[in-house]
Amino acid sequence: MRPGTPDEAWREDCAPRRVLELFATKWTSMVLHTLHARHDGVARTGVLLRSLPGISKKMLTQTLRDMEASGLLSRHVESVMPPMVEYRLTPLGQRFVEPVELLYAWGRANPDALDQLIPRPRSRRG
Amino acid sequence: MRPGTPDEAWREDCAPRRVLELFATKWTSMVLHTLHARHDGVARTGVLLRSLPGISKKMLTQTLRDMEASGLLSRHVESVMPPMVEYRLTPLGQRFVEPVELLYAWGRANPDALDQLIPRPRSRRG
DNA sequence: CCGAATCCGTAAAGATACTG
DNA sequence: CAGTATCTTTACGGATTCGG
Repeated sequence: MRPGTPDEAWREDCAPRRVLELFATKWTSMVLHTLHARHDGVARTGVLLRSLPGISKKMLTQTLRDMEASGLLSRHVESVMPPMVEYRLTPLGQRFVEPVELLYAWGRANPDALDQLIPRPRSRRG
Repeated sequence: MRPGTPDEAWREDCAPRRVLELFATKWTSMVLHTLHARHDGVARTGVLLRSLPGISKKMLTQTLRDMEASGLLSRHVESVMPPMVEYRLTPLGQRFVEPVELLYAWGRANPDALDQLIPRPRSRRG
């Protein structure tokens, strides 16, 4: 392809770009990994909360609701006291665990590359 | 590990989580891929702009400056008229192309999974 | 005590117009 | 051609309140 010609590979609706959208939401991939690797695809809210240091209850709820709306997991409520809510990977969610694990494994295998990265300064001009 | 025990795998400073931070910045991975796959690691601003449909000049500049500060690419200015600025992958940047290509390939191989995803409604409450 | 909703603030993302 | 200034929108996060 000649220089200056638009790059067809990153069209707005192309598959690779839609994958990246999943990772653009901060907690989604970590929820997928946690459900997959630690709890046979099932966990309740409190377990997820403790498995994701730094997340707030509010962000966890919001992330889970968005993932439910996307079809990545299902939500099961037991009307008991105290309340109990379970989240479960759907078959679709189980498929998306694969790219998450690819990144996870790469990070584990390349800590030195990450150590070379200079943390970007916070609060860049908008 | 017993249920409810904090998940050590997602500590805030762990390697996999630092990888995710790269992908959490929307355009970074696409810039890495474009430089790598289409231009032998070198491209000027206008080429990148046309290769990433949907990006604005402001976001491109901001992304490139952040990546430069992180050590992923270098910036070369020719003081001529009209201006000419080239961006080049550093050895560190070339390493991070690898996980980008992993996701890229997965997306190409799994368009059906992406088609099953229900797009999250825009404008979710914070 | 558990899970979630609401109100609030900050910051990153995005669109557009303008400058050298 | 490359970059900046300004403004709007959206994502993120804390604190508080609600409901069982």
